Amino acid sequence: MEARPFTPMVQKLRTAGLRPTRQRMSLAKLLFDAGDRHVTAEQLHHEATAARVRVSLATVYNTLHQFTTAGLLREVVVQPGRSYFDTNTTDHHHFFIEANGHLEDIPGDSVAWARLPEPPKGTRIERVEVIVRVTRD
Amino acid sequence: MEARPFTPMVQKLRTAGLRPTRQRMSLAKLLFDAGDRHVTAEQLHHEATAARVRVSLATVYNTLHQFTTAGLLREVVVQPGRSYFDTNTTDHHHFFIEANGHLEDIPGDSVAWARLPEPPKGTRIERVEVIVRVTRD
DNA sequence: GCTCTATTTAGAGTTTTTCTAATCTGTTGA
DNA sequence: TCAACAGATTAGAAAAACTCTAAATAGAGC
Ligand SMILES: [Mn+2]
Ligand SMILES: [Mn+2]
Ligand SMILES: [Zn+2]
Ligand SMILES: [Zn+2]
Repeated sequence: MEARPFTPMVQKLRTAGLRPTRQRMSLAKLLFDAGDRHVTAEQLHHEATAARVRVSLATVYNTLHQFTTAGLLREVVVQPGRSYFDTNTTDHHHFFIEANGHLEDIPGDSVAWARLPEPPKGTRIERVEVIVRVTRD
Repeated sequence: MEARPFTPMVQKLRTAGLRPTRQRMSLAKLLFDAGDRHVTAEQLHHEATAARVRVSLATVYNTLHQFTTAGLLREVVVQPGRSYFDTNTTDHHHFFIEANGHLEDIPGDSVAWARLPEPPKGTRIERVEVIVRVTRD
């Protein structure tokens, strides 16, 4: 049985110019092996600790930002003083349940515009983000 | 010439159950006498200082939150670790120019949906927020 | 004016995130 | 195989934004 030295995640990291270290591989596993997720740095750090992965909070922050820059994650800001990192990097939007701070994906094609304004002079649209704030009734 | 003891702003504050103190009146003047604005607490505190209005940063935060609760302001979150307070409380959206952290209003009727998803079971839509992120080209 | 309560404030505290600089580790290639 | 080097990790300090506490101050009603 031959060894398989290049798993897909190792490839992804190398492509992004990031060494596949123990810490980055463990965090990638936690992030990407469980479907679409929205996590904060602290949450991920707790998960790592619970999974007996020793990694510092500084490394969790570094890794989340490096993954975001590499396009493996997307940062979502909906609450003052708290960043979520989204493993779904496709074009999509969010429900935000203010009561418990949960984000839920809205597929990109579930939203369609009948009218959108022109961007200000000298600028171009980077991304249109829709946040649907909902409350429990 | 008769005195005019009840200016509209005094009325607004009283209606909100807030005493029209020197600090609140001064901040209200800075906020509402200059058209639609998007300010952070620190910005407003600097403006007050520049205008020789002595007010603590704690009071600026208290006042911004009280005004928001009273419906005189709206809080806008587009950047990690920083809240904007918006003097435009009508139904509208925002351009966000990431380069310099500026917000620009999009009138509510400049955006129209052809399709919007149903909210998750057991919730109802509170508000739909559109943030159009733009870059200088 | 007196009294009562709301408000303000300085300064300490909290929370989230970033920085620093020392140590460690993955990679390369001799 | 291993030395050398650059990249990565880390603990702990620091920064940034915001909140809290408790003492002082000031509107409001009488
Ligand atoms: Mn967090
Ligand atoms: Mn600020
Ligand atoms: Zn998402
Ligand atoms: Zn606005």
